[in-house]
Amino acid sequence: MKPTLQTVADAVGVSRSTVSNAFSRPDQLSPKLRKKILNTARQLGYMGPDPTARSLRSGKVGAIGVLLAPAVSYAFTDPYAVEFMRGLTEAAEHHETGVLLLSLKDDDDAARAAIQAASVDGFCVYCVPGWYRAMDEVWARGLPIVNASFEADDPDALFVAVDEAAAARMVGRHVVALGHRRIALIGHYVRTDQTYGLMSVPDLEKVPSHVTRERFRGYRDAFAEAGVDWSDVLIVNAPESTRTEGAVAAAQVLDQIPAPTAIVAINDVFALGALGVLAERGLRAGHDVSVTGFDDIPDAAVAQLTTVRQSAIERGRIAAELVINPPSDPAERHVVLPTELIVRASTGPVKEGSI
Amino acid sequence: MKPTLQTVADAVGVSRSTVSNAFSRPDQLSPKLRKKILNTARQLGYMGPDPTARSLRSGKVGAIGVLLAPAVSYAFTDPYAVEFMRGLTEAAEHHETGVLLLSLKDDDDAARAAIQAASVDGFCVYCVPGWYRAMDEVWARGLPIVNASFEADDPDALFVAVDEAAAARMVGRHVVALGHRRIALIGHYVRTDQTYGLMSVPDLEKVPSHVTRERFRGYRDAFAEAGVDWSDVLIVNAPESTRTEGAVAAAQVLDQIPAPTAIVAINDVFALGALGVLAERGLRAGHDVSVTGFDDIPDAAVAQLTTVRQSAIERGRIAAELVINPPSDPAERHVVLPTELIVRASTGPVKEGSI
DNA sequence: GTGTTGTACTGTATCGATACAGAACTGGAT
DNA sequence: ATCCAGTTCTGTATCGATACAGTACAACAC
Repeated sequence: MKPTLQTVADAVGVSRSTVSNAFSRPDQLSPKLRKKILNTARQLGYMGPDPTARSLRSGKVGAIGVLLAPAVSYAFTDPYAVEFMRGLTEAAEHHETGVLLLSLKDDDDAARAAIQAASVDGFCVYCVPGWYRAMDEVWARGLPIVNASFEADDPDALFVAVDEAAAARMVGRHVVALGHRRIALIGHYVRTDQTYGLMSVPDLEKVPSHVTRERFRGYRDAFAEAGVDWSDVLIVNAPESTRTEGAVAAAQVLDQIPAPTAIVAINDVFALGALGVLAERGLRAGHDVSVTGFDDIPDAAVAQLTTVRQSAIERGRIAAELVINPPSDPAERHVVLPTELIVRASTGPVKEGSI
Repeated sequence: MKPTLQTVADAVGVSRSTVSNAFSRPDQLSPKLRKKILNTARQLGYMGPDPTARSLRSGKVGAIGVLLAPAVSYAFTDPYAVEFMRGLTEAAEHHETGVLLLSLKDDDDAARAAIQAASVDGFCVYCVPGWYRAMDEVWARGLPIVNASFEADDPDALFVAVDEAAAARMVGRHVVALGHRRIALIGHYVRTDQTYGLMSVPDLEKVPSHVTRERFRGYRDAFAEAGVDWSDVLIVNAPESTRTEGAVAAAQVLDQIPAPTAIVAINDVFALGALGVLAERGLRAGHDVSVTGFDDIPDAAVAQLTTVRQSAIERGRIAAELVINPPSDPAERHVVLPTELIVRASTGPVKEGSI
């Protein structure tokens, strides 16, 4: 039989409450008695209050859940996600809070059950597309939710993000300023209907992913300023955020006639895939074809990729802070982080008669 | 006021137990009544049993804790750890079990408190040195523990590992078979006293890290077979598992006179750092100096590094299986995974008069 | 002697569910 | 009519702790 508070209380000859105080509220009893209780507890093999029972009574769990749309392993694979998780876990540690990894996977019943069963004080929604139905379950829990991946549709949600459109506009302006007019975009979650490859995107409002939508908006506006019509931009939708898929998408646009002189990828991973294709084909990035990314993951510097820097660590850190200690002031509940255009060798002036 | 089982029970006019069964044991009541209960619950905004209360009563939490000795962010940084976490989380998902990240950080009171407060059904000890005092707290919880990082001192522990010594012996034999006699070892956690740099390790038993100890033992035995005395082997202790520290360590041994013709690193990360130094100094790996690693992380193939392949994903997967469903048969409680020597271009025959 | 203040501890109600034993039906065989 | 087995539902005890109001008693002021 496992010892409980009562066991210890009986052994010492005090009440259960006093033993509880000895462990959790040292200022509520004399040091002498406290010491005696703690000693007896140790002798009996009682190792402190049961976390589950404590949680039930106190209403606090001491953990936050991180929701990931793809398999949980995504958090350990995608470089930007890894950075984000680092910031988040470091901040959580600081608040003596655990981090529970939760996958929404197929958005099925199992996912919903997992959300309902998760013992957490709040949720951090990281890379979950807004249309996931399991999100209803998340809201239903009535816990604080911090949104670090898509638009705060609900004003109650905590929110940490960057101004995606403004950042993308910087990239777009940089590209057209270099003289590029035949431009290809590699996107992600451009359509809900799971179709991939080349497509036209006449109506941005229908793009399901907030991030893709806003970045596309930024690119479009910048292109428009230079007189490049949105309908003349090549758009390709890639299914998964991997270099391989980025490479496939880049190959597709490069095979078009006329081929684009600039490839604007919606993230660094795709851009790195594109750089790989250029190398294979003997094309020089920044000379023959310019390539841009987004995120500035560590490998971007190595590959000399022009991109947008946004601190994933900082974003993760703030996400954790917000959900662990939700500010009541509405102004503090929405945090927008700065971004910076990092120009490297992967972009350069358009070459006359290139390709 | 948040609705509870009782609220729903009163509304429908059945007992609390029946509502509980409607959610958790559908076979215990008629489909008709179940549907009625579920509908009423939805109307009242009751979203299913409270996870905390359910855990208290049933004694199951539906989550396992992963203990990491350095900051939690280690799990997201070290490539081998990332692979391990992938395997573990995938298996956990499969069992509808959450994964709680826990850091032992400074091995202080906060760490102990975190362990006592963690709502989990079991622990997976990943990269925790055996001497950490917080491990006492872990044992005290009386939960299943799977050991994926150091020797199972306690026969009660579940255990998944590789035969480190045998694997290291393969590497050692490969190196001496190529004719190398002046050999340097880059280790990690070689000593508890936080001293780094060149050192002698006369007594392997005193090496605190199980992994380092066993791998060193394997190298030593292989060297001995070829007549290379252990005391003639250069040994350097690196403080952190990063390429940079590997590079620093490699530079130190290369500055010795006579310089070693082979650098045997205790993991791939250090080996990759060593390869970096060689490149900087204009030395060719596998020609001027041979380099070996351990783990076969993805980048090892890229760098053409000779190393030992052990499946981190498989190890993580099995660790999760063991702790979620601990087998009673002692034979099944200890799993030893196979390893394989992968010979690539970073090793080659010793050059006469090299360096 | 009476009242005030403060510290140290106790007792009961409660958090929200599940386990388990038993009661009340149902339908068919005897 | 009686019995039996099977199904469906109920009632109570319990999981292990914390919240909060309340009691006991010492110290001090007037």
